[in-house]
Amino acid sequence: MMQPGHGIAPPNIGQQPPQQYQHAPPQQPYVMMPPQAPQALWAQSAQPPQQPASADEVRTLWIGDLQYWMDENYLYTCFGNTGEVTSVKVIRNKQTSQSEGYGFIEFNTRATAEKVLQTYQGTIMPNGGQSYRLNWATFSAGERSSRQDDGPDHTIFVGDLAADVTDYLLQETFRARYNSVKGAKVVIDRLTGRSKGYGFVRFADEGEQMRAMTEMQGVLCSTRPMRIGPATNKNPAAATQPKGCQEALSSRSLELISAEMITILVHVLA
DNA sequence: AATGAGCGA
Repeated sequence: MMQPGHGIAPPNIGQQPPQQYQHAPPQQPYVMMPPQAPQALWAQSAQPPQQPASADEVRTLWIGDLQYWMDENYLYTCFGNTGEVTSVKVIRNKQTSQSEGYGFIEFNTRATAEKVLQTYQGTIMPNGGQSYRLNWATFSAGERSSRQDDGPDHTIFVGDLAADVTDYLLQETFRARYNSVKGAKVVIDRLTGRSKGYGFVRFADEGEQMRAMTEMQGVLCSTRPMRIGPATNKNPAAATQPKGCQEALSSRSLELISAEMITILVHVLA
């Protein structure tokens, strides 16, 4: 396991108050270039110098859970010390120019991107109080939130999380007992960058999911006992929900409506 | 306290 601190380490910039960002006028999305590679130099070369490898080689990382004030400048502050950032971009709403809370960081080489992914993942963002949420950019709207396509996810809800619980800790807490754990996510408040105190754990195996629902109830994670619940599934395709539920609800509603209609009819006809 | 703002001209 690679530790931050050697190799490419996340910078530890001072406690810069985010206030300076909050009143910044809305601006068009832009791509910030590192000073090492000014636009003027690029314009002179016949070929774009930043395409040394095959075009299909992914050298871009996706970053999520960004707070509203975290702009391109901020991202460059975070990753510029690698000296290998070719562009950073925060995705914004077309009308309001407000950040959508995610962005992209492109690097010189895939190797650099990979190293950054390994060293930064889970470490604390400058000023943020939250950990980086990084992943490979996919370039396709398709398989987005599925890191592994080996079948459906079986997800549980985990509440009562202490403020310091990270994705990694949550994941490892469950992986210690269940080897089909695919991942864990602590939900972050975008306004504060802090944990909302709950999260989700995904299992590949449905049996382990069900076991965890009872076995992990009240088990300590960091400093607090966890509270496990069923997750309302985000993507219905992988849902494990019993099919009878919806139909039962529907027919029950129909019954109620029918009964009410009869009452109304009785009154109308009376 | 309480069920995920997730892939770009």
